[in-house]
Amino acid sequence: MDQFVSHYVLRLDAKGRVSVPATFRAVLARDGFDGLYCHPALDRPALDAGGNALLAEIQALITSYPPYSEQREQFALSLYGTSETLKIDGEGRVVLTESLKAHAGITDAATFVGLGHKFRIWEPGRFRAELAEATEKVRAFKQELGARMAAAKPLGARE
Amino acid sequence: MDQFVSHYVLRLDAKGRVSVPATFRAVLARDGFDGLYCHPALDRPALDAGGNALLAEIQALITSYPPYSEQREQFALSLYGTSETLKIDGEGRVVLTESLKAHAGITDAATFVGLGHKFRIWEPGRFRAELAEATEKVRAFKQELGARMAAAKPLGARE
DNA sequence: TTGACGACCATTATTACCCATGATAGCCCA
DNA sequence: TGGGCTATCATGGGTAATAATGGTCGTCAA
Repeated sequence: MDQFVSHYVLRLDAKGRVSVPATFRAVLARDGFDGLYCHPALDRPALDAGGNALLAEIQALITSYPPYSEQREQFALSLYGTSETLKIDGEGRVVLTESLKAHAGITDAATFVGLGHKFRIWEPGRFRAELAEATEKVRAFKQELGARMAAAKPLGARE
Repeated sequence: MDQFVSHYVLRLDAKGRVSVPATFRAVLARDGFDGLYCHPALDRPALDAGGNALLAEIQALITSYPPYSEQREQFALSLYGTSETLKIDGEGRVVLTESLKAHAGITDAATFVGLGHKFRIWEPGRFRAELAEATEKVRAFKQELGARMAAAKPLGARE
């Protein structure tokens, strides 16, 4: 598997260390990134994290704007400027910086959520709320989807 | 990592020395540049700094204008003319010149901000304001960002 | 001779590295 | 199929290394 999937709740110890889930570490190792690239999510109280795949995505976004353009400078500042490359110790743990923890509201536990090419780190309570909301939206969307499909292929039509 | 990321606030001592963040020094060492290339940012009260990658960018900008053209002369003057190559001492510190400090308004502390191929040095208070503003604008761009990302890498594609 | 600067040395707090333990899940063999 | 056995994982703590910072002492130049 070369994608981040599933979610895990892990505790921070007295020294502020959290284990990165072993399955995620395996994906990072395959990705070839030494450490953990991590930055505050743009529009939610969570952290985006990953390896080269995430870094490449960010780099692609920034270089899609012309050099010296105002937008490029702003993206570079708010993405690179707030990023951290965290070291992973021999036991697979990282220490989140104060500013990262503050952005996500993380204190003594963190939820790691796989999103394919990257994963997200949440304060567990906030994640539950976010998940409930997302589930609700998906449910509504599925009904709409069902209606669309029914309109396109009425009465069990076969292809 | 061969890019400058994250940001750090460091203090100047009584002799005007500031430590260059260790992670930045590591990038400079990999880049192969001995010392720190530094010049006032063109349109901001901050300093641009880096190694060979920054030097190459500047050279590319200048040579993109025809020789003897007005723009070329002006860019060459305002970039090369105001640049300094600062020595890094055994403990990884540099001494900013008076004119560099004056341009950025730096007195007793400096914020070092990674921007990928180079980094920027700010007076900490001004940096906070700049970051807040950039983050705000980037957030406002969220829709365009989503569209571009989807176009560049549909459905979480990996390279 | 004073002042600026460079080469060293010192201190402290943080960080990285190492080893230890408990729990769990997968595995093998009867 | 059930019962250990073992490998792996999350977690806890101690210690060495490193980073940031502060200071001292010559030396060269104005």
